[in-house]
Amino acid sequence: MARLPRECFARPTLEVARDLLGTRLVHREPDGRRVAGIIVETEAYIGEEDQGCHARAGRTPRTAVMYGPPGHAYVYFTYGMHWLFNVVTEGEGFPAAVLVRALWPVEGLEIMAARRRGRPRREWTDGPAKLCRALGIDGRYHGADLCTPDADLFLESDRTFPDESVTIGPRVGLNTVPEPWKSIPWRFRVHLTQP
DNA sequence: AGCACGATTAACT
DNA sequence: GTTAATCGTGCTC
Repeated sequence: MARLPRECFARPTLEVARDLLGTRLVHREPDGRRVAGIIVETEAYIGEEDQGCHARAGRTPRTAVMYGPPGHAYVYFTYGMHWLFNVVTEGEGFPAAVLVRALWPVEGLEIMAARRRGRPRREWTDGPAKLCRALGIDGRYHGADLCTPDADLFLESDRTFPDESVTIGPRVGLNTVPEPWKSIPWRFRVHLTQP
């Protein structure tokens, strides 16, 4: 499968968020083994105006990566214990990203099982922090370029989901964010179960 | 320097 | 349904 080139991410963030459904997020472990899943849920975070986006505070050390070129990883730490993975979108200078919220596990199942020990397979990667744990994504990848041939974290084309299988709705977890940003339908989710 | 809180999760009642 | 865990970040003093 072909790695997604930078042009895929240098587009309007809502298009990227929709089109990432069905692509494969791959982490090549230090020992060369692959751990990967099919993306089935994403959210868009778009610009300083978006009061749900971290870039609402402007350019800070934390958000600088979102202002950089597309196709890089924006990985941040929250609640004192969780890492969340995003892909930077749009053009350099405009802060936006797509949060990957859920995957179907497809490669490296034993590695995921070990990292998510004691939990059923269904719960290995069904949340944005869970999938980072399962794939071994953490702050080391913050700012990493996902589009170079030697990248250890990258996306591959895999399958496409028809619009009928995609549910669009409000983003999750923005409890104190003002309207319209709290309810704006920038979440994309595949509602099929894994074949 | 201090503080409130978060793009969450797991373990409760 | 509720809540503790746990700390970096951004804002106020």
